[in-house]
Amino acid sequence: MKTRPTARDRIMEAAEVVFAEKGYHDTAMDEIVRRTDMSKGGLYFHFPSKERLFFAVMDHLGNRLAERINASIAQESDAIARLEIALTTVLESLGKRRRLAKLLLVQGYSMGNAFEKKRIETYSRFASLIKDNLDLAVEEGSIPPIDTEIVSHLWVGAVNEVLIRWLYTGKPAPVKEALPVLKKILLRGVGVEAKVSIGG
Amino acid sequence: MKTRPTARDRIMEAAEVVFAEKGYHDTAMDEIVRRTDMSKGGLYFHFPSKERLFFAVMDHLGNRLAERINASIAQESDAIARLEIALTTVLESLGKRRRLAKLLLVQGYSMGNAFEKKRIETYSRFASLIKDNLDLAVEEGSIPPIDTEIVSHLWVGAVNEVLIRWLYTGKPAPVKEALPVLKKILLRGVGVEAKVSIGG
DNA sequence: CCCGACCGACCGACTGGTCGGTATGATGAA
DNA sequence: TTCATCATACCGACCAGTCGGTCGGTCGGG
Repeated sequence: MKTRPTARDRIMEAAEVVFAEKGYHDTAMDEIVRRTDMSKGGLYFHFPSKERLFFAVMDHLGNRLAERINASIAQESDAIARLEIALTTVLESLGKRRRLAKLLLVQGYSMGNAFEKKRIETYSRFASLIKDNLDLAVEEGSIPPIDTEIVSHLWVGAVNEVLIRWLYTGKPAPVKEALPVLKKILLRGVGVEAKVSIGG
Repeated sequence: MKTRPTARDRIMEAAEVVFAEKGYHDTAMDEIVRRTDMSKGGLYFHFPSKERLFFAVMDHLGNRLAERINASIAQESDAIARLEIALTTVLESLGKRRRLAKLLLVQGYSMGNAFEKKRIETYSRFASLIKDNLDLAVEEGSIPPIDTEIVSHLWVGAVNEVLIRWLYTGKPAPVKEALPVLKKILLRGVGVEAKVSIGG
């Protein structure tokens, strides 16, 4: 089905690069246009506004990440293993794509209040993915009952911050190095006893 | 000892309100001026630029929070108790000052990349506060050895996200309700066995 | 000859920062 | 006491650059 990328896709690719580098406000539509083989009018034929273009890019990236997580999760049946592999997937995926990480985790905010809704949407989505598996783990009896709603956000926040620190300071290099600690602390936090882990 | 607040302070107060409400980029200097009994020229006599004004406000708030934490921490000697009370103080302080929380945690992002440095600075400060006490706890033997560098950022991220979720969705109301869960999960994560906690 | 896709010069709203000017009070010489 | 002088604090109309978005027009295929 895929021939040459559609104009829409080409625009989004260019937008992704510039938005990630400069953030929302410091990005001029003219710059995105410059990176495209298209004119401003042409771009505006495909996207009605800067805001919508930005959202489209964010959605796209969010979807890709979510898909990757879901794919990796699907290979495991027990909840704890799923949680572990989800953490791994996020750290690996974003760890090897600095630009995407920055856009997804940081630049999104740069819109100001208009972004509030999207940010809730995006983060909640990943939080509920975690929540589902925490709930499952509780049902399975692998971990004691907890407030999975809050804990899932706690996890998202924890991972988010570790990634942001890496984005800004470069430490740890590579981020993946933080994975064992992250797993150990988060899992122990919900009551999983230490054990020999499977993946590095 | 309180006379009339200095012009500088009056400007910062006005700025705080507007920045918190609209975020950096969507705030016009003219609006801050409007909220002051001062003219634009007068404002620019005290602050050289919008950016500097914003940073001044952020620093001020950061300091206040840090002071409050330090004061509460000083009352405890054992490291675990300090960590607990630090968590409590943050949740309470920001929980009862939504506006400040929003400004401190969210609104800076709309500055774009200029905010990077300040964000590292601010978050690292709180992270190392946590790190110090985690290190202490390890020394004391209250918890097993861990990578306190990463874990401290994990904590900051966790608390940050819980607060942001509250800012955006209002849940839990009040945020303080998340405190027991936060304490329990984070402390258990670093290896503190469950016990009867003192504070609610 | 119509229409979707695209072009790019242009518009106008907005905003950070400036600058010539003013009010007030301190200083100090006559 | 008085008045010239000067610095500080403050005023607000104005400017110049920026940028999202528009619109009249082009063009090729069906």
